[in-house]
Amino acid sequence: MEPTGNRRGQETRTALLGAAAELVVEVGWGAVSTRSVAERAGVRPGLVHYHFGSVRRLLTEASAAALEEMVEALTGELEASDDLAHGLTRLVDSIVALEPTHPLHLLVTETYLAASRDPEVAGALRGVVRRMRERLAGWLAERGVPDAHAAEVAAFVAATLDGFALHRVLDADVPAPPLARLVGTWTGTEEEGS
Amino acid sequence: MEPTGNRRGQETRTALLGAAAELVVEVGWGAVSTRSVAERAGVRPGLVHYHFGSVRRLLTEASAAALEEMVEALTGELEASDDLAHGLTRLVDSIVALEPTHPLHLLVTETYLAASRDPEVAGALRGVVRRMRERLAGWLAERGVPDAHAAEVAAFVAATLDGFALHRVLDADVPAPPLARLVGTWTGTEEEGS
DNA sequence: CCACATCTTGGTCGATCGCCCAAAGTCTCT
DNA sequence: AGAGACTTTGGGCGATCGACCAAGATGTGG
Repeated sequence: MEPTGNRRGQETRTALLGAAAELVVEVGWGAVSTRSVAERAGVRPGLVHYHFGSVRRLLTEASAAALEEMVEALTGELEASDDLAHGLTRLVDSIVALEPTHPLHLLVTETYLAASRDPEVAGALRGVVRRMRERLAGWLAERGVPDAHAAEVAAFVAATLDGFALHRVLDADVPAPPLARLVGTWTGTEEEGS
Repeated sequence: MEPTGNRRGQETRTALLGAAAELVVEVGWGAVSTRSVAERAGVRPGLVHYHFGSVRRLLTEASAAALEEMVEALTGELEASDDLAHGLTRLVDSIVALEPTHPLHLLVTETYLAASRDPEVAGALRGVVRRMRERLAGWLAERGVPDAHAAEVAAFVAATLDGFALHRVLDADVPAPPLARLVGTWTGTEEEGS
């Protein structure tokens, strides 16, 4: 972001950001400390406040970056599918597959909670989610979902995926939502009064 | 639970449990401290460790109790509805209405995350969720959902509600999922290969 | 009325917290 | 080589943390 000329500082920054994202998942947002994140990143504790000013700001920036990356991966996989049903199924599958090795949705949830208490986090997260929903809505619209419903369907899909991922934390046997069939509800019948 | 003869001790216990549940919502699981919860409950800090042994155990017990109460309220409201579509709609509405005054789903989410790190919490939460899903499945089965699908639908409804509540934290304008219409997907067509 | 279990008080322990800063180190220019 | 900007070091500040405990208060059954 800043016009710093030194390469070393940037490496430290990214190391701290990565360590912070890891620790939020492992111990929870409120339990990440200056010293623990510095140790994980392999740098001295003082650097946390030199580069980010406060732990809160480091966590905010780290979560936003990691989530942006995840959204990129998910929508990338989605856009590789032409068929609507096939794409949605692969989206659910990728969450199931992602979990054991890299429980990224814990980071999503932690960030949601932090956003409910910290307006700065909320602002950062809002942007990420909005972009995710817009890309999802665009993909849906190109594949047969009526424009009027695309945004609504996108919000539903995003929320369902998060809820599914959340419940899987507790119970790995939770049946996956048949997203493809459910989304068909919108494309087909439409018999609403309001 | 225990055969303690004194009434005073029980009052202290319940006061601490209530204060703990409040603070988990307000500041997050990891940020609830011995002294803050004691102050909120109007008792001395030492009592936390006398009655519960540790902060972790207090939070575990408090969350489980609060969640049990919430499940009771939700399923109670549900079982007051005979019609399937009407009941599901009221379920979604009750979440929307509940939120501004008493964001209980933040407690749900906090507990989910804590459960992913603490087996004791996981055990307590698992029981609550299981009971919720069983009652929901029973209600669905009595109202036309095929028995073979009732459990699957119940899991889907529970996960969708949590996901919806989670996204509402960030964006109050998230459109509500048309649960009644979606659940109709199961009762009606059935064209799956696996 | 007195023993007795239960509950409460008030304080202390070592550890850890976020944050800060002066001094030293490391670069990139001119 | 010397100046100046950037980065790192290592220590230290007061505050707060979870946990613990001896002594006092409270209420109950004999």
